[in-house]
Amino acid sequence: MAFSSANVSERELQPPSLAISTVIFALRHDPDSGRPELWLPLVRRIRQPHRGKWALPGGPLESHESLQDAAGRNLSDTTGLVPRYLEQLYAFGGVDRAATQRLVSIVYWALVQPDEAHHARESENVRWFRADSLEPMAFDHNEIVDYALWRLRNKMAYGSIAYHFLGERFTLAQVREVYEAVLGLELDPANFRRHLRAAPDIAATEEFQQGGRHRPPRLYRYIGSQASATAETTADSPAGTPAPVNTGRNP
Amino acid sequence: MAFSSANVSERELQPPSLAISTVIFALRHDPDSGRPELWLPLVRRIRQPHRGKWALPGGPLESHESLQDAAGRNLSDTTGLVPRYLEQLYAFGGVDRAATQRLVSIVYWALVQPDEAHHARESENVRWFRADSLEPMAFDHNEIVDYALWRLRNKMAYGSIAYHFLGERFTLAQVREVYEAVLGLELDPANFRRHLRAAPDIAATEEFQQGGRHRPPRLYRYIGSQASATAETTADSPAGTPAPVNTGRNP
DNA sequence: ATGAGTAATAGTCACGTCGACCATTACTCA
DNA sequence: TGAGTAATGGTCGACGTGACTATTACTCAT
Repeated sequence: MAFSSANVSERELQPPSLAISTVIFALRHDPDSGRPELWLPLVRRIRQPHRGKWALPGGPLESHESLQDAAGRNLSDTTGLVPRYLEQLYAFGGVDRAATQRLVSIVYWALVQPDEAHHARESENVRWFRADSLEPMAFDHNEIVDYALWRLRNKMAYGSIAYHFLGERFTLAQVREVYEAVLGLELDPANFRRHLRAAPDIAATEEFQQGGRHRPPRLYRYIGSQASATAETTADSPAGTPAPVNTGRNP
Repeated sequence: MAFSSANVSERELQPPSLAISTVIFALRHDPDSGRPELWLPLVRRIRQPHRGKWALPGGPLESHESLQDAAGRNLSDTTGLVPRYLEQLYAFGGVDRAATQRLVSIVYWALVQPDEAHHARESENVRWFRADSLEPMAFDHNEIVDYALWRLRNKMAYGSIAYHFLGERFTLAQVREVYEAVLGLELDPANFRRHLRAAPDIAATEEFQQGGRHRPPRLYRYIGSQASATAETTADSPAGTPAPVNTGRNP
């Protein structure tokens, strides 16, 4: 094939290529049920290998930017959104990941706000998909998404990350719906409520959400893990640095 | 300086260099107290930059090996030991990590068996240090070790990893000493015992350790997380794959 | 206005986990 | 043979959590 620029022995001599990719999660509300579902944007490959297949947004590392900046850049390039949460996922470097070259991908994962904006951003080569039921993607990107999903669910279950899917003010029921959508289970409202009220990182406001056909729920807001350095117990980040957007990590 | 081969504009044009490094932990018994302490091996840099300083073992990625294989290789090259546990830590890629070039390091961390062998392996350019109280190292390696320590302690507290420091048979008190050494706290023997006996991944043997000046303790052995796929809850690895040496990871 | 419908909110109860703590056992050594 | 030591066994109370019931405060249809 014409695009194959390196044969095996040439490949031995070249240094591995380095790319940054990002798994971007957002919630979209199902128009029928109104329940949130997990979606992510993919880009269509316009060159070989895997031309025409869908792939994670990504690209090379520019010389002036940190790894995290590169991930944030290809996030906003493809979605037009600002990441609410961005964290390194894993470095994938199997010998045969890419047919034409030795390729090492450092993958980040992100949460973004659901927004109408990304509708506008969809195009011939950028499309959003439901996080479950993904068709076969380019390279090993299905495995990468699976791992990102695993990590998201893990962080969701043990860390305090769900709020990054939500806006400034939210009801406890909205938080519960996020958990239910991501973890795929049903939670008892009363118990979940008790759990959240014990959490140190959200605070009640004096506002209530009007408009429902029931008792109006109180609105809460997220207050980072301020106060005591509670060192997110199961987080995947260095000492007390939960590594939100452009913070800490990446020395 | 003579070694500085790239000026700023040249640097812009070159792709980032990729290196693999490994933080290797082992326990050594203090000759006085008999208690285990956490040690790690470093190598002395024999070229610029940071010539003469101590650094994590590492090197470039060979074209035929996976990331994990590369980490395992520079582990056995420097210590002569076989890793009991090996897992990716993080990819460090800050813009100014290395003075002479843009350098991205994918760092692994490992646990190895305490052994007399590593004494023999020490040399002018390889030496073991106590994991606390490390002198300033080359590059950002102090930060990397700090992060590795954080991760080790986290995994120790939530995962089942302590056994990889120990041999085939061990007493519950030895496990407790590992926890105490790594986490830096004291644990109640009776409660810790109850905790471990509930754990599914160790099994009692019919052997007892003789020689102490007290009731002989029963010996136990580690049985991977076999049986039901208990999916280590807080592990940092893909679905149900706790990623021991050369397993799973690295697609 | 009035009752049905709905979800938010409050509270109770049983159970399992965990830290603190005490008691007993089985070794060695002087 | 008794002292010393750590392994082992057990109890108690505080606390977190799932299951479950009750009450409150809205909207909407009649």
